[in-house]
Amino acid sequence: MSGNYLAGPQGLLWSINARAVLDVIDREGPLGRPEITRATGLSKTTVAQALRELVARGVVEEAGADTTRRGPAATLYRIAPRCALALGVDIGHLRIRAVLVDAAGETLAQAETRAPRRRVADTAAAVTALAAECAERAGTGPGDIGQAVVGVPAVVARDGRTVRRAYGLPQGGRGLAEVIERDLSVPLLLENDVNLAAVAEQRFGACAGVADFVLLGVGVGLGAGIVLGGRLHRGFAGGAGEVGFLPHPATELGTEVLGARRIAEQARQAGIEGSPSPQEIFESARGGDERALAVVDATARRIAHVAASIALVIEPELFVLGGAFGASADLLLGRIRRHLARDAAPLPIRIIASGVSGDAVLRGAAWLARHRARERAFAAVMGGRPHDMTTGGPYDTDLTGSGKGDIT
Amino acid sequence: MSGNYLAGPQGLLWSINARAVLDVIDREGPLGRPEITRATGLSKTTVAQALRELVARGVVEEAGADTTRRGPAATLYRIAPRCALALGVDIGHLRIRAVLVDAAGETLAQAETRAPRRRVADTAAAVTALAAECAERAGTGPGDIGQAVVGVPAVVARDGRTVRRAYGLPQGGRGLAEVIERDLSVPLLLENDVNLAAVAEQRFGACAGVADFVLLGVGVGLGAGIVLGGRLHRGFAGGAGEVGFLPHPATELGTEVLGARRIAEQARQAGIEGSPSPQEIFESARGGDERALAVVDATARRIAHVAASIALVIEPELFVLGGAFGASADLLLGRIRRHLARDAAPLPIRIIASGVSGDAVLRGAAWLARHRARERAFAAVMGGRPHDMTTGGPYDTDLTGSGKGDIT
DNA sequence: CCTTGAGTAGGAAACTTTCCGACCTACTCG
DNA sequence: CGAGTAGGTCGGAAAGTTTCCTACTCAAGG
Repeated sequence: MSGNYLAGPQGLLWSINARAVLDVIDREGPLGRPEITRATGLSKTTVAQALRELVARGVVEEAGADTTRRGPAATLYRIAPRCALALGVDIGHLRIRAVLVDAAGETLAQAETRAPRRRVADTAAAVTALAAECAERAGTGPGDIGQAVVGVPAVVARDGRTVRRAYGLPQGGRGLAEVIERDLSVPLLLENDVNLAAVAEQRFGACAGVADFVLLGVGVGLGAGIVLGGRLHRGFAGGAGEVGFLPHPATELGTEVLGARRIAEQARQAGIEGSPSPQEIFESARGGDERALAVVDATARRIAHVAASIALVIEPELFVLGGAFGASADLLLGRIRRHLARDAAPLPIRIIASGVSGDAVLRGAAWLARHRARERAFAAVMGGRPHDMTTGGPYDTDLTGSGKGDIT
Repeated sequence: MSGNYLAGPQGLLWSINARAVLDVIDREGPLGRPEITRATGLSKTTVAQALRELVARGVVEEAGADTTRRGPAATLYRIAPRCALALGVDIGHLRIRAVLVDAAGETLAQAETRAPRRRVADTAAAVTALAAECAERAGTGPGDIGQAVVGVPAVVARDGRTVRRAYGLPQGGRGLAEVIERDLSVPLLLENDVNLAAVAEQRFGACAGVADFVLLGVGVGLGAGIVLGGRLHRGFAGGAGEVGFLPHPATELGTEVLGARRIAEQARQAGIEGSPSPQEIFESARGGDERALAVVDATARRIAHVAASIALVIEPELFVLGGAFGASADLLLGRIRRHLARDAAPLPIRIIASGVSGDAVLRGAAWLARHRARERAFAAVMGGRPHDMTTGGPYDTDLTGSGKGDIT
């Protein structure tokens, strides 16, 4: 029933302990040997041995000396930044952004361009061009990138390649992954943009220690990035979080509850003329325009409705308002909370504003790419030994796997 | 970020390997040494040593000989059935059932009684009496029970003790866990009944290999048992799956979509007189009664509506129809599927009938109790060595823990 | 019917890997 | 100059593996 045996020869111990050393360094930045010894509980000798090996294999390097204490200076160790380069890409409706980061998370280069409208091949070409540009600026070749993660406004299957319901991609994004990977020859993963925003929220934003939360991303449509037990929940075919189609009393079945289009419609109904953009409507509302405020309130109401529905299904600890409208959290949050309180939801619902600055999708993509690139590099190092721990265990990074956990 | 270091001395290897041996025996029934050797990849010597220790510690025992092959008979090993006794209890609206199982899952004794209506103390007393009765019939004392799991028709917090919104328990079930545990002095866990039905479905029913599924339990109310990644998803405060309150066009906010009460109401509206029970209505429908069929269809429609909403949030692989109405799957399933098809849900939704025979809640409770009792027994055996793997890793059985997985 | 050989189970001894504790040296700040 | 710290080395302990050996059973052949 339980899955992985994880039995092995003594060499397994080396894997385990080296991995522990690696993790401590990874988590707590440059560290001296005595601290690593304390943190891992291993003996000085073992830590020294492990570090020697890890340095020899290129995933750890010395990083100066710690002279704060008296006595001889302790040499510090850190993850070698260049052991894993990662590319994050955000394919939005208007523009495509890319960022190249190293294993430490430092930004090495950024680039952006307008999003092509016609052909998938153009989109793919734009991505590879951005990757090449970033790589050149960082002084490496595109082939040195260990992992690329591309955020797309679409439902992505768990294989990270197949794309469905792509509203904002030419030709529905068919074959996008294949074309990019052929030209770039870098391990590639597509991922839903809202999911990546949720990752960013978890890593850089307001949900650092929260195991279960939902990011509500409002933009052209409404989507939810769902994190359960600290992991993204993608659903059987990647369709989890497509909450834009949740039934709403005032909406026909099969149409979206919320999104740029619906807001425009509501603006028309409210008597606003000139079909302004959502951003403009929110601007007017901030200025005190009654009709714009009515639209804002209707929007808040629908968000509250969706949040309540989600809460009844999975009861997350927290909702976060992100996406294009996340910037309007000042207008929306209070109203959403009022609607939630008024409708007397059976559960208390906490909702806050996004804590991520900048392009959340891009940052999430970069984080995920870095994580995978690094995991790959670490696994390669561990793989030199007979057994390793890279699958099934707590270090499992298989995003596409069946996820057949066994424990209830 | 990553949590558990899992570094350790050589003794750790013993834990790992012994655990691997234990798992193989656990999963594949009585096994000879050569097969264990093959399955774990360990050497003959190590397996022999581990088995010697495990037998000495009482969690494994010899189970005859395998004479199928030629040569000397291989002694078979199995988990010692008596190393962990577990009690499953189902507190229903009408009756309380209990079953005592051993570590192998064999039923040792069963008992049941009427559910008290007035005081929680009576309910608790009934449970302890059933436990004592089972223990006596099995020839042990109640104190030998390693774990008890009690299914209740209520929202249970993740600590397995605090009860909220208990429709079917006296005094809202307050203090139930404390009173039972005081009288019984056995580790106790309360659990939502629908969740336990989902566990049963996963272990004995139609969802054996399915990582993500939702059990729809229709009874007095409507609840969902949600299994994601093979694990029960309980929600932040145990309130996940309270889908009975999902908004429905034809229902006021804050009232339940479905349940015995609503069916009665619909029966009234359909012109059925004499306020028959749901069971009776379904019986009439099977007989061809038009008005009863209308009620059935309305029920199916609402179930379809709820399933569609859930699917948009978490997109499970499969829905299973269980609970009191699971028996009426023959009437409901086709109609539910028709409604789903008609409303053109954005996602394909698979829904099937429960595959569990007997009392699913009771069986789920027994399974979970057995799992935890056994895990506890195993952990105790492993604990004799300096390090063990019982927390954080793939063997984590902490149902109440924070679940702060790190990998996205 | 007996003999013999091949395949299997179980065990013991020698070797290898790995980790730990203890001891030692060198360095630096007070 | 001394106490406290960093880093290295050596021997011992623990665990697993390989190799060799014995004993047992089935099946084929004389």
